Amino acid sequence: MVATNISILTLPPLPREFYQRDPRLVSPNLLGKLLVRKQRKRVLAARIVEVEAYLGADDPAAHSASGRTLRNAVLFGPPGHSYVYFIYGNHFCFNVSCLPDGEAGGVLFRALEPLTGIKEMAEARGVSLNEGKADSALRKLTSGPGRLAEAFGITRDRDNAKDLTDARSDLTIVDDGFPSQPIEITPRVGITKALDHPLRYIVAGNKFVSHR
DNA sequence: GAGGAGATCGTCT
DNA sequence: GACGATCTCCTCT
Repeated sequence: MVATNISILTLPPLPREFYQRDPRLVSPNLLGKLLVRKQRKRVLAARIVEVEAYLGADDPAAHSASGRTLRNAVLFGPPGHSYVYFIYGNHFCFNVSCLPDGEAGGVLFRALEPLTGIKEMAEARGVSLNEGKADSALRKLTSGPGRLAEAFGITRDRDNAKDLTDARSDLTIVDDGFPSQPIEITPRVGITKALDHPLRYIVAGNKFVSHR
């Protein structure tokens, strides 16, 4: 059921065409896929269980709503690239750009289910897995946008504008053939505008989904 | 278990 | 100069 490190490395990244669509179509299709980080010694991999769609000029909650700036340029660029930004003075958030070159849109990764490289993720997060409550310690690794970025070592300097469809990239998204699960759609989290838009997509009942 | 406040800084006005 | 697609810690119940 869980793919080994070696087989994960043989899986091709999702192609650019996958991302060259409306974020509302990309989002549910990303659920169940794997985020893969190739490190020197180890491979980090986790299943995507929660994402949010952010649209272009029509979406007041999106960074791209007020037009193209230096920061959000990736959202306006070709699809399949990582958009990483720094928020609240503490955290990085990880997105992937969608829609054809010139149109703004993206998907925010909100929660993952850790599969391999769990020890490395725990170290990166400063979380001890040897506590009695192994279940809740595991949840602390990647259940939240800032958390998963820290677990995967994702930073703006290192990863912004990276091509996730390039097999040579150290950060990719792959399909390991995991069967699709029931999906729930809810309003987005942590925003103050466009609260009525149901654009948050989660794997129903998955315990790694961030709460609120 | 729930709720509130502080931390902390890049980006845009 | 204000604010934000968050997290953690602390307090109260």
